[in-house]
Parts: sequence; C-alpha cells; structure tokens
Amino acid sequence: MINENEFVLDKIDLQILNLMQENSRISNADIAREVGMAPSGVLERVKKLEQKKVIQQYTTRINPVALQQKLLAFIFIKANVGPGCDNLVTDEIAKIPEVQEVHHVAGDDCYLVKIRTYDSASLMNIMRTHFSQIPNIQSTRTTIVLETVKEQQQLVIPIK
Amino acid sequence: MINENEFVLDKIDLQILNLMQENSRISNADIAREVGMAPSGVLERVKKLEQKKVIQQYTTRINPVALQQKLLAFIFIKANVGPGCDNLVTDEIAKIPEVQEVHHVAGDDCYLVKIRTYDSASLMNIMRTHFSQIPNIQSTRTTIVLETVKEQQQLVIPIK
DNA sequence: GGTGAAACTATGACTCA
DNA sequence: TGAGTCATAGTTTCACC
Repeated sequence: MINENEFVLDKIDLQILNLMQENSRISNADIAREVGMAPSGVLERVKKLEQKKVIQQYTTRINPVALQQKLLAFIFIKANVGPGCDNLVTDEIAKIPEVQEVHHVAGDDCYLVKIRTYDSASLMNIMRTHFSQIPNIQSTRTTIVLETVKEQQQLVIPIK
Repeated sequence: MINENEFVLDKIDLQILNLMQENSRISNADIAREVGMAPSGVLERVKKLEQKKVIQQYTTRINPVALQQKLLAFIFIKANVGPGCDNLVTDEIAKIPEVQEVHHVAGDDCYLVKIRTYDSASLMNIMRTHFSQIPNIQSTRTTIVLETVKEQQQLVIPIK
C-alpha cells in the first residue's frame, strides 16, 4: 500500500525549501527564476509541500530583546513515571506559552525544557505557579543562558 | 542622545508581530483588516520593524523527518578558557551548519550546543571532524533526544 | 486612488508508466 | 490511456508611488 504522507522530494523541491527557509516571504516569481521553472509550477509544488506537512509553518523570527525577553533557560526535569503514562507531565509543560521546547531525553533527566521569559523573577513565578502543580516531578535543575552565540532552527538541506 | 535602535513598539506593532509570527506569508491586506488600518500603513510599519531589527528573519519551519534528520542532541561542553578569549570555541562551533544553537551558560558546563543530524553515526562524524579540532575543550557530555513534544521559537507577545 | 507587478485560476501540452 | 507535471494566457489582487 502506498503511504499518502511519504516524502518524495526531488532536487527542485529541496531548492525551493532552501530558498523558503532563508526567506519565507520570497515571491513565487523569484523562486521560479532561481530554479528555472514557471511560477505556476512553483506554486503547485509549494502547495503540495504544505499538504504533505513538509512545510510546517511560515514564521517570523523576532528579536527577543525588543520584547524585553532577556532570560533564556534550560530546565532538566526528573519525573517518576511509569512507561507510557508520562504524557501528563509533558503536555502540561508544553501548554505554558513561555516554554519553547519540551524534549524527552535519554539519561537520568527525563525531560529537557527550553523557556524564555522577561527575567529571573518571571521564570521563578512560572515555575512556582505551573511546575509545582504538576505531579510526579521529582526534581528540576535549571541552567541559565548568559549569552547566545547562535540560535536558529534552519536545517541542512542537501542539494544533490 | 537618542538611540536609533531603541525599540518603541505600540499596541499595533505588537499585533502585527503576533500575526506575522503565526504566519509570515500573511498579506498586508489581511494584517490591515485585523488591526484596523490601511494596507499602506501596515507596509510602512513592517518596513520599520525590519529596519530596527525587531524582525530578524522570515523563515520556514520544515519537518526534519522529511529530510531524514532524525537525530536531535544537546551537547554540554567544558572548556578551559580565560575570560574574554572564549570566542574561538563558540565561533568555530557556530560555523557548523548542523549546529542550530550555541549558548554560553552559567555553571560548570561552559557551553550548550543543540545539533540536528541524520543519525548517531553522522553526529559522531561531526564531533570527530569538528569538535576534536577545537582547542581548549576539556570534555563533552551528549544528551540524545528520544522524542520532541514541543519545538517552536515563538515568543509570548503581550497585546496590551 | 492609480499604475505596474505580482499571485491566482483555468486550460492545454507534454511525459512516463 | 490515465496520472502527474509544466507552460501559457486571462483575471484578480496586491504593492507601491
């Protein structure tokens, strides 16, 4: 049986993704020029990439400093949960707007959470009001970021 | 003296940022409807936000699975560097395309690196070829992500 | 508001299985 | 022959002055 969600990407698809990853507001006409196609063909391909969920979102990177969000922290969480029933912990944490990432990791620490707030006071406030409510959390360890050298989510796209 | 780069954002600016963070391909006309302005006014504000570097980039979130990038890892690096001369380490690491984030953190571990690759073999390959070249690295500790529950860089924008 | 340049829609041609 | 992909032309919408 053929899987509808199978990702079959040719060279042109990868080129389009590469261009859109750099600048999502690029026009179809500009993409068409780069890849040597008609704009309509580009439009079709982009729509298919959206349908196949290869493209997940067109988003805007905003300077956190402009919004006074000066504090970035990583929190390691130990939780005593049986296998399979750990969705409760992660889902509750993922719901917090300031939380940017929640990962289930290998090792002693079960979860890794990336969170961005105004300052240390607001971080403590979120931990008090949200984390303490969540059951099964054994302990947390917080690492504060002093300086960010690089921060992007762009993938390495191999143009064959 | 007035700082050119000062961020003075009113309610409409925040509304625009909120909309563009959700979908950077939104048309100026749609933004104008939402915030109750003329499209031309929206265009002007967006350009100013770009100039002031409040808007850093319009980017596209691509499904890593579609590009066979199945491995996500966080690497903690201990390096023995004197104060001020640690740019060498971070800059070299930041240059690696697969590295998405490099943070200087408080605590025993100096740096935290987020890296996304095809598999564990390619991760090891990068660590061998790149990290071993970098001087002053004392030790590294790698945490493999088993499952990602949430991953976004969107900020909490307070619409006053 | 008006002009030029885009995006969108529809149609037809081409390719490959 | 049928599904998939690309080019062309016509219409609409948008950006920009």
